[in-house]
Order: sequence, then structure tokens, then C-alpha cells
Amino acid sequence: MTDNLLDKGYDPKAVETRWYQYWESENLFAADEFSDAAPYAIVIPPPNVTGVLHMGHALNTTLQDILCRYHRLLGENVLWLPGTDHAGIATQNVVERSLAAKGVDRHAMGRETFIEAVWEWKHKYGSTIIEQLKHLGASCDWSRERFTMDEGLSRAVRKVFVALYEEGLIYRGSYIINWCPRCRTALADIEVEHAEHEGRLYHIRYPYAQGEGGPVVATTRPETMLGDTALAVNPEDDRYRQMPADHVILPLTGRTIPIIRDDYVDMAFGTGALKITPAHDPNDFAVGERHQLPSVKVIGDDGLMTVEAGAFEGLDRFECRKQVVQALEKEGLLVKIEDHAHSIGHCYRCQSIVEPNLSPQWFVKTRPLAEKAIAAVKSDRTRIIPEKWRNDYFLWLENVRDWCISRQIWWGHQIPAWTCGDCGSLVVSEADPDQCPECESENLVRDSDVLDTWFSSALWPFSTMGWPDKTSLLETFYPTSVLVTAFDILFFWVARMMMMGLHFMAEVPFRHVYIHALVRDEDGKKMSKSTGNVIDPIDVINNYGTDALRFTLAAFAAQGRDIKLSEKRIEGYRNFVNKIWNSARFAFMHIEDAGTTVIGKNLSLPDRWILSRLRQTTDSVAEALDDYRFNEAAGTLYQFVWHEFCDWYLEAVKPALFGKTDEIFRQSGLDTLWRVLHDTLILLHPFIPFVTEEIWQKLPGTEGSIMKARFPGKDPDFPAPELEPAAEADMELVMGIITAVRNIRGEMNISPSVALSVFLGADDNGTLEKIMAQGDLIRNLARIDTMEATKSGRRPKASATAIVRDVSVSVLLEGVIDVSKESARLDKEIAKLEKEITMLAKKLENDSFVSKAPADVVEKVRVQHVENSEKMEKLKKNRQTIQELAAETGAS
RNA sequence: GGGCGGGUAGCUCAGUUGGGAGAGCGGCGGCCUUACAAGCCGUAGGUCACAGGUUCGAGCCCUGUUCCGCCUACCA
Repeated sequence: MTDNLLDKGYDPKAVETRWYQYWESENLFAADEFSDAAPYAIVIPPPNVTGVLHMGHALNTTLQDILCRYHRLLGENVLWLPGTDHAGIATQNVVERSLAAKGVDRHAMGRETFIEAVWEWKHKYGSTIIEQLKHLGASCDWSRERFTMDEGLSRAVRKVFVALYEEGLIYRGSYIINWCPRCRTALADIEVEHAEHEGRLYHIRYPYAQGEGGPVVATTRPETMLGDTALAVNPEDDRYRQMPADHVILPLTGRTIPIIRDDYVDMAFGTGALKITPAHDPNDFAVGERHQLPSVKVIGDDGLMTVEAGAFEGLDRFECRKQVVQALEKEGLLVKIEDHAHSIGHCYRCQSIVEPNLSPQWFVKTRPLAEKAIAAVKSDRTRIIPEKWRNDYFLWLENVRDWCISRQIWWGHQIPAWTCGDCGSLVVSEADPDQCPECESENLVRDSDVLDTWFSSALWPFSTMGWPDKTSLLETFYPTSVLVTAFDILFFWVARMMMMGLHFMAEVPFRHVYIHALVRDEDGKKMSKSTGNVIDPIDVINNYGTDALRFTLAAFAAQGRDIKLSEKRIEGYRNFVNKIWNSARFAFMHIEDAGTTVIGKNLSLPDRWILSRLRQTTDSVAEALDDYRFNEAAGTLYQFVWHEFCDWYLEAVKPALFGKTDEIFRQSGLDTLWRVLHDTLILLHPFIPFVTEEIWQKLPGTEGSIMKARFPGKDPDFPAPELEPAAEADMELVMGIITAVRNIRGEMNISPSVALSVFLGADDNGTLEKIMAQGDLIRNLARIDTMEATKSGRRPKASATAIVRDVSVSVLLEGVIDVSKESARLDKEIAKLEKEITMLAKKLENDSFVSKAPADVVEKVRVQHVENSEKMEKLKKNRQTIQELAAETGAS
């Protein structure tokens, strides 16, 4: 026994922090910007600095880490660039709330002091999520960590803003935008979340300015009528061709507004008459522009009615609705109220109902940028995986509208624009200007707005690498290899990075975009704190270990499908990690030195088999990872480690290791065991870095971290073993025989402690030799006392028999014969086989199958039919024997 | 309104050019066999949502129906 025995169970806690610190102290995560090795780069989707790790982060991080660790094993120069996002609105909300708890209001403290407070908060709590990523084992190059409000990134933001402004791609203007009255800021279109709402449709009569009656309009938002500046009908609408007046009186205000004709109005909806409120509806705004209508803003930025609302001034917008309806009813102008389901926009940060509002804002003219972004994906310079997301990407970019980038908050990149207090000219400049370039006045007032957070994240792939400076980091690692993210920020972030990257770097930001699933709960619901269905990854790590969590996420990460996470599955993969641990524990009871090469050695059949399987597994894992099929790679490894290596190989090699066979096989067993363990640890390492490092460090013949190892086949000292189909076939026969005996034992209720007598029969001499060569193995794993293999297939009548390929396996049922049981067992087997034979025969009798199907398919069916028929014959003979026996014993 | 994805074993899900339906968990039966009871051995269970079509052959391709989920849209 060696002194490197492992404990009986794997304890993740004791291991994880130790190795993470070791990797960091050994600088193993560091990228080399001057290396000649093939570069591999990923920029992390920067989590919000206010963020707390959730399952989405855990999945996203795990997948990136798998890729990075895999590519390091391939010998590539890997950069995984981490960082956080300043998350303007979210962060401001968080800090505001914490200040409010102390009774402080940000307006009272002023902008500068508030921003200082946010920075203070950032320094105190901003690294929470970074620390959590480290718990996950993320092998980011932390020396290059960035923050979107860093000096360097801010410089990039400013340069980009000025450049786009000068190119005419950024402009300022008064338009209808989405306004969050709670956050008191404008929002971009995609920052509004729509939700179905049970609302009402109010029918209101607008009396003609002269004459009787008046058209009836239908609206879901009666409070906005106070800001109406016209009533519109479709010019084709016969109902409104003849009217007694061309103006109506706007109820509750007494204002006279014109009746206009515009074919935007849908004759089929409601009454065909539409109220026009240019200041509070994007469509009405467009109509207003066409007809030169004035805009009357009746809802203020605070969500309260303005002075323009007359008697309703100061009311909350929802209270105002009630009172307007009451007032209309009183005046007899409310015709009817209908139920009406429609969708309402909510702020994606605070869920308040968004108010379409007229307001001066900054916009990016998106179309020209979008065209380049579309072309890059169409031409495959960037590949989106899985491909189905390409369409969403195209559809969004093709219909994209200008991007409102100004936010009326304090935390963020302040817009580098100044207005001259004297001549009124607008100055946009990278450097803070001292005086107005037009009139030389020093009376310059800076725009108080900041930029949309996504404006700075759009630059992330190159701003983090030092742009606008020409850095060696950019030189080496841009474009990055892949972006790993979830689809929910495909538009927010991915599309915008594409636009900015192409525009400013003249090259795509990433070769691949891998879009992974969203993590949901067991019922398929999105995990959220408000519904209380979150599984906290940190809890999982504490209960099951990081490796178990990571392997679970990888195993679930099938392309194009959401992940419904259940704790049961995590438990299962925790067991898998433990299984690996124990297989190593067993190995270390025998291995004392580094294994020597297994190539060209005299090896046992199980040795050759497991090495061939190892080779197959290695190839499959590499192929799956190259294609981002993480679940397949994980599944392949699980199957190989547990069911091939542990269940079969370790059991098969035990006699050799315990010295019960030729010494040569003890040696080959040790070499094979070492080699398989060695390579398997490397294959597993990207998925479960901690346990593999822990075992690796104790494996004789290894030096330093497993992170420095080479993927199997990439290390000249260890050429990959070859595939050996013949060895695999032979081993499969042996395993089949063993399983057949175990099956009989189980079906016949024979205790595992009872050793059996088994008679094997085969017609083919070669088969017979193969079986006899593996006699010890079969005896050992099937718990057989005496075993006889003959060509004649001699066997006692009182036996239970199974057929494995062309071998009959008979277990002597001495004293414990249950004839009826064996008869029933055979009946079941025969019935099953009968079905298969019938199906195969049907195919072969079908002329069009034989003539039209490919020859190899037909041949395969033919062979199967022959084999099954032979098997059937043997089974039937066995049944006859057992029935005769039943007759005899019944007679005696 | 438009678009997309899904409906496969009791549960959660795989199934990559169409060629005899799989895994994990759970169930059942048996085992403390000298790495592991977080384990070992064996076993049951499915008209692949429904209806058509293409094909020698369909879980996979086409059409329709239905249920669920998501994205998207300015019909008041």
C-alpha cells in the first residue's frame, strides 16, 4: 500500500478553495499577449456589478470555463477576459434604496456626492459576484479584469460617441420615447417588457363644434384625452363623409380641436374615429407630424398630470383616469365601457407601467450599423450557434428603429455634449471644452444625461483590450473566438457589439456566438426571486460541491432547449464525482509508479478493450466540444467512466492486480489502469476541475497542475491508443456471457454467494478459443465455480440456458431447479425474439426493400435474420429439454 | 396579429445527414462481493401529442389539428 491513499468519500469543501488559490498563485489563468501559440479568446458577458450569482450565471460561466480549460489542454494561448458592468439604472436603484433606508434622498445630496456614494458602494459590494464566479472555478485572467466605468473604457465610450456624432450617426431630437415615471428616465424600445392586461375600452362622444351629436371615439387611456389635439377618421369612411362641422369640442376642456382625415385610422376598429394625442402615443405623434398638430403634454415626467390637464392637474395618471371617466359620465358623454385585453409596456428594471412621452433625447441612427452586422452573419464571418437564432437576429436588425441612448439618471457615462449659454450652439467633444468654438463664451453647460449602459457594453470586446490604443492584446486576441451567452440579450448586447465592433474595428468581435439555454425551475418557469423558485447556485455548491453543479449544468446544456433544473439530477452527478474519486482511490491502492507506455505491449483483452474505448471516448469528447455539444461530451464521459471503466474494467483487472494471473498481466494492468486514469482525468478536467486536480496531484508520474497537461493524443510522450474493433467485439462477447449468467442467477433467484457450474457451447473453434482464453475472467465476474467450454455444447438437462451470439450458456441448476420458472423464462425470451424475426423477415420478403434500400442495409438485415433464427432454434431446443425434464420429474 | 420552440418510459430529458426506441432519477427483485450503500447485480415500463402524406422504410421530412412555452408587434 502506498501512502497516497484517498479518503473514503470525496469532500469538495476541503479541496476547492485550496486548488483555486493554487491555480491563481501559479498564474495558470494568465493569457500571454506576446505568445506565438494559437490564440483563443473569450470576453465574459459582464454581470451587473450589483449582481448576485444565479443559475444563469452559473451555466454561462461553466460553459465558458469548459471551453477555456479545454483549449488550454489543447495547448492554445487562452484569454478569458472578465469584468463587470456598471448597470446604470439597476445600480442607481440599489444605491438609492440603501440611502433611502438611511433617510437620505439623492436629490438632497446632489449629483457629485451621489456618484461618490455609488463608487463607495461599488468598492464595498461590487466584487461579490466576482468572488462567486471564483467559487465556480472560473479560470478568468483576473489580472485583466475590467469595469465599464473604468477610466480606459470611459475613454472608449467618449471616443465612440464623438465619432458617431461627427459621422451623423448620433443625433439629438424631440421624439416620443418610452418613459419610466418611477426611474424618471427614458428607456430604449427593447427595455420595455410587454404583458397582457385585462383593460377597458372607453367609448367617448366628442360633440361637434356646431350642430347636434358628435363622433364617438374608443380609447383604453381616457386620461390622455386631455392632451388630444385632433380627432381622426379614415378618408374612405362613408360614415364620416358628411359631418355638420369640421371641429369637435374636446370634452372636459372645452377646447376646440379639428377633425382630420388620415388613412392610418382603421375603419374596422371601434367606431372608426380616433382621438389624437401626439404627446403620449407614438402613432399619434406620427399623425401629428403629418398634420402639423400641436402636442400637449398632460402627463409629466413624474407620472402626475401637468398644468395642461386643467382641473386634473397634480393627479396621479391612474387616479386621473378614474376621475376623467366619472366626469365624462356626469356630462353624459361616456357612451359605454367594454372589456378589452391589450398589452401594456413595463419598465424592465422596476416593472412600472411605461409612459410614452414626448421628450428631447439622444439617438443612434441604427440602420447603417445594422446593415454591416447583418452582412457579417450572412457571410458567416460570425457564426451563430445554434443556427435557429440567426433568423431572430436578422429579423430584429432588419426592423430595428433608432436607439434612444440618453438616460436621465446620474450613474453612468455622462454625455460629452455642452450647450453654449450665450449663442446656444451645441458642442460635442472628447475633451472637456473651455469655451464655445462659435462665440468663445465660457458659459458652457454640460448635458446632464448619461448614456444607456448597453452603449458601453457594446464596446466590451475591444474596449476591454485597450482600444482606442493599439495594444498587443487587441493585436493578439481580437476578434475573439466565441461569445457565450443566453438568447435574452441577443438584441440588447450581441447585435450591438456586432454593430460597434464592425464599425470601429472593421472586423467582427467574435467568430462564433454560442447561445445557450435559459435555466428554469422544475415546472419550466423562469427562476425569479419574486416567485421564490430560485435554486441558489451557492447553496448547491455548499451541498453538493462545485464539480457536481458544473457537471449537471453541462449535462443539461443541450442545444436549443431550456434547462429545467432539479435537485435530484444534481445529486446524481454528485454521486458521479464521488464515483470518480473512488475509482482513483482503488487505483492508488495498486499503482505505485508512473505507468509506462501501453503501446505495443502484451496486453490482456480487457486492457486492449478499455484502451480502445478510451480512444473512442477521447475522440467523441473532442468532437462534441468543438461543436458546442456540451451535454453530449458530458454524457459520453459519464457512460465511459462509470459503466465501462468502473463497472467492467476495474472489476476485470482485479485478479491481475491481486497477482492471481501472470505477472505480465499485472504489469500491463497497472500500466493500462494508470494510462486510463491519467487520460480520463484530463478529459474530465474542463467539466470538473477540482476533483480532477486533487486526484492528479496524487497520481504518480504527474508533475504540477493538471491545467498544464495536454489533451490525450496531443502529448508526444503519450501517443493515443488505437481503436481496436476486434478487441471490442471479443470483449463484448465475454461481457455478454457474463451478463447472461448474472441474468439467470437473478431470474432464478440464486443467491450471489452460490458459485455456479456453467457449460458453454460454441460451434466455431475460434469462438471457443476466445472464450477459453478469457475463462478466468468469466469465472470471476460471473461467480462461476466450474466452467466447461466445448464444441458439442455438452450440458446437463437440469440447466437454465441463454444464447449469446453463437454461444450457448447453460447454468447447472443443481438441487434448486425450478423447471416451471426456467420454462417461463425461455418462453419470454422466445416471444421477444419471435417478434424481431418476424419484423426482419417481413423486410426481406418485401421486394421493394431488397431492391431499393442500400445494399449494406439489406445485408445487415439479412445477417440479423440468420443470427436470430439460429438463436431461436437453440432456445427452442432448450425449452424442449426443460419440458422433457419437467415430464420426467413429474413422472417420477 | 406575426414568428419560433416543444409535446418520446411514472418524472426530468437525450436522440447530428430517415435504416431495428435511449439515459438519469423513481419502481420492482437480490446483494454490506477485499474503491465506492453517494455502492453492486438483475429487471419491468413507451401505438415517440393526434390525423394524413412522401418513402422500400418516418421519433426524424411535408401538410393539417390540438395543447404548452417563449419571442415579437403602434390597431386606439
